[in-house]
Amino acid sequence: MLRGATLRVTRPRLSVLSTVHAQPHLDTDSIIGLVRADLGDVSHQAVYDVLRALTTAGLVRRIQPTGSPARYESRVGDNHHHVVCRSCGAIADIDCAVGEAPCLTASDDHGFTIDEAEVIYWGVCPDCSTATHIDTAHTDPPRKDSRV
Amino acid sequence: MLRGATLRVTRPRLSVLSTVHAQPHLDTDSIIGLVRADLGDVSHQAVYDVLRALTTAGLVRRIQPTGSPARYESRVGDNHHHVVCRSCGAIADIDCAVGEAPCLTASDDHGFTIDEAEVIYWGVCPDCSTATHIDTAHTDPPRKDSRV
DNA sequence: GTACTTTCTGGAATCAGTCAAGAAACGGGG
DNA sequence: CCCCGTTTCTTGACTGATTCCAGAAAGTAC
Repeated sequence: MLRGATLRVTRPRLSVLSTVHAQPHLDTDSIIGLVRADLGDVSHQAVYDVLRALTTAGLVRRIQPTGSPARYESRVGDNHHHVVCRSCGAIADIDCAVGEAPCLTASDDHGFTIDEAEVIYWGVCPDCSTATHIDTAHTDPPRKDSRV
Repeated sequence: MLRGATLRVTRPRLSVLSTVHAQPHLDTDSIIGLVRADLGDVSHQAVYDVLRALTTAGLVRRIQPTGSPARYESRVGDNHHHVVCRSCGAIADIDCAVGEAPCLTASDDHGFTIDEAEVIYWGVCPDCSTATHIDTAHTDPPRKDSRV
């Protein structure tokens, strides 16, 4: 898989790749933690480098909802989007109803050559929704501190 | 306008508000610069505070494409989205073709209560498109360093 | 196995934004 | 028009996420 992308096969890369495959939507810190649990000492720099290399090679996808650190997932190539919980930051995948390339038909593209439409749905996940059932409205949403 | 939102009228607020109205999609740094040019010394902290206050009050909207610092615009209330140039970071407004609430019909919402769909189109702006006309394909896109 | 290149280590540095304490400014009541 | 209480601004330190750098180590091709 790495070789297919003309990338050298190293322990950190293998570990990061399998971590991202095992759990989608992990943030960088969590990935560093899991990789270290797997391999022992690995510099954070190495993980950042690996994630960038994998992202560039198209083996993983990087997502970064506003107010959240970068997250990575292994579902690539298909056109799917994400729902983000305003309360706890949980992320889930969404296949857009519109089909292959949703919303790519902008009404007026201002001359831009558009190649991708990125959609982020904002809402509240089932867990948080039931947790704050008594007072659904006035809990000022953290929007940060996300940690899946 | 500020009074309407139960906000005290101060010089920094007036300046920030008119700056954001004058030029949409400015990043925080640029706003600080323009406000200082207008008023003299103003602390960056004040601008951050003002921007947050205005955002919370719904007088301005905050947008933050991946890899770019926060930007602000005065078009609020309507449902519009943005195109971002991969090359120079320029941003333009887009009224989604689907109508009022585009793409809000996710195929499977995983139990989330969705209240907003945020769409960001990625592409290349007319300027960059003509500038790199000779070699349209292999200019590795900076994706950062955006500065409108 | 050896040489060359890419990648990883360790540490410092940057960038965007937040926190905290005290000073200054706003605006309602006298 | 001035005073007072609250909100907002100033100053300056600080955090979190990410990047930059130089040298050491590990992959790969021959």
